[in-house]
Amino acid sequence: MAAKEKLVEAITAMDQDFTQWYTDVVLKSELIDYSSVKGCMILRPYGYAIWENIQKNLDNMFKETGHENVAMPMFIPESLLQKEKDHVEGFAPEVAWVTHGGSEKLAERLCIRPTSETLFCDHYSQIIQSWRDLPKLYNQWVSVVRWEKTTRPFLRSTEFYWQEGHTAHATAEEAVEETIRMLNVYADFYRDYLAIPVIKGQKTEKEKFAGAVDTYTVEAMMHDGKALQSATSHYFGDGFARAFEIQYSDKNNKLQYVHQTSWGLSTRSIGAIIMVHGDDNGLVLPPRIAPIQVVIVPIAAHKAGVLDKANELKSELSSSFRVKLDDSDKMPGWKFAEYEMKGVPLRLEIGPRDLEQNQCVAVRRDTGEKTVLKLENLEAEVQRVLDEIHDTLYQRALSSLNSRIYEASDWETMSRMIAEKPGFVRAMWCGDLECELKIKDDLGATSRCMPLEQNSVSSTCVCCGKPATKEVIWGKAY
RNA sequence: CGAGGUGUAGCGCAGUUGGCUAGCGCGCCUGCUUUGGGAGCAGGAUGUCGGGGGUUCGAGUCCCUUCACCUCGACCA
Repeated sequence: MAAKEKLVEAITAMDQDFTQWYTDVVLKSELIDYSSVKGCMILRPYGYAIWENIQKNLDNMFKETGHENVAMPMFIPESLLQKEKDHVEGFAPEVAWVTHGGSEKLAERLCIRPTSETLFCDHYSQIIQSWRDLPKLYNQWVSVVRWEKTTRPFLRSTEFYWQEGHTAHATAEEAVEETIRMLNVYADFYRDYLAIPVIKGQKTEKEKFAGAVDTYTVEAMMHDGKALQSATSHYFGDGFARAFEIQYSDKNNKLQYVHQTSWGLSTRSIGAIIMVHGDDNGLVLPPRIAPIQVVIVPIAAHKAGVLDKANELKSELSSSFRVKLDDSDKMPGWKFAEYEMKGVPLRLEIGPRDLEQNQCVAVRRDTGEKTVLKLENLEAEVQRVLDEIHDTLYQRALSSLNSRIYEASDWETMSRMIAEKPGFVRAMWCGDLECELKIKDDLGATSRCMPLEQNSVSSTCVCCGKPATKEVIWGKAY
């Protein structure tokens, strides 16, 4: 069929060119458009709706763990940014500066937040006096700006949306506990809402956040075997507290520094959804964050009763699900292809044949499986199928991840794995920066994380052969 | 920021050694018709040829300059 061939051309096949496939999907499914500002993207309604669903569900998890939302300014005075040495060194190269207000040159230039540690710290130094003021468990949903050299939709853009949690605690133990708690929240969120398995781990010294004592990460594997750092959680110790003089009087009336954390998840997670679940027909959205969970396509809508029934189904299902009825005059086949490209988890077809039998035809996006559902008890059936789709997506992603994690105990094996097999390699490391750099320079792989669940692949460093201290997951990353 | 590439209608492209009114497919609009996997017919609209400057009787085409985007590296969520 000629039209079918054209459709195949519309989205580049994954195997043929993965990055082009990604760009095609992102644009054609109308998630984003490029804007006239370099490196900035427009989140279109369909893309923003995904983000809204991510926000809503993740925000609930934050609230359940005792956090409150705030909104900090988007400007940071240069002097404030300068206060923590490592932090400013890490971010200074990629901040945008405001130098004028109207036509007046500012006495002190303001940077547009690349992240808000300094603002939270400054505020905390004002509002924290007593042990009774702790902990402070704040979060904000905002956009930040980082002047990146090259950009890609969702994965790296000049401005991006995220949430950043910033907490202050009385003790190091509490702060460490919070850091791990939020890491687990992210991992659970990825599993339960995005149907994406992640590996929890700690970043190496080289890869950790500017100003952090420890950085934890959840790493996901994309369809092409590359890693995506999917969210991070940082333990700051009292470094920022000392730089910003955030002190409180403890129960013994002694001045103490607070211990802090920060943690973030961005619109990059949408990139993960696309690259983990998508296929050659376009997006495949996990049901719990899909803007449209069920699309109803009437067949022969001009025939008596069809459209009425379709509307009836819509209003019945709308109380429990996000439903769209497409009663436009496009051909049914066009609609099938369109909603498949947009990743709608479940399609219900209702036509004259179904009316007679009091049924509808249900087609799953994840498997393409076509079944007939009776209209009585439809709501429960739809719920069951959506849950099944979620589980299928997760299991599929999990086996894809597991089947592409390899082990290497010597340099030669490691080189071959990285060069020939897209995916992650588990290998031991001595802890020296030199080895980490050599692996990056020679093999093109970076340390993704030191997994929390440590296994011993061998006793010696895969690079230098000296005694190993850590198991590291290596891979090429976005 | 290094190396390479591309800019012509909403999208994808053609446009010969400079030549007349800048074209094709898809999409879009109107009408009829059709509807269980991207329908058909008829009619119609749409361009500062990325921007600026230059050469020329004449520039989409040649020269200079600038901007944007893409791919691969270096850097990050």
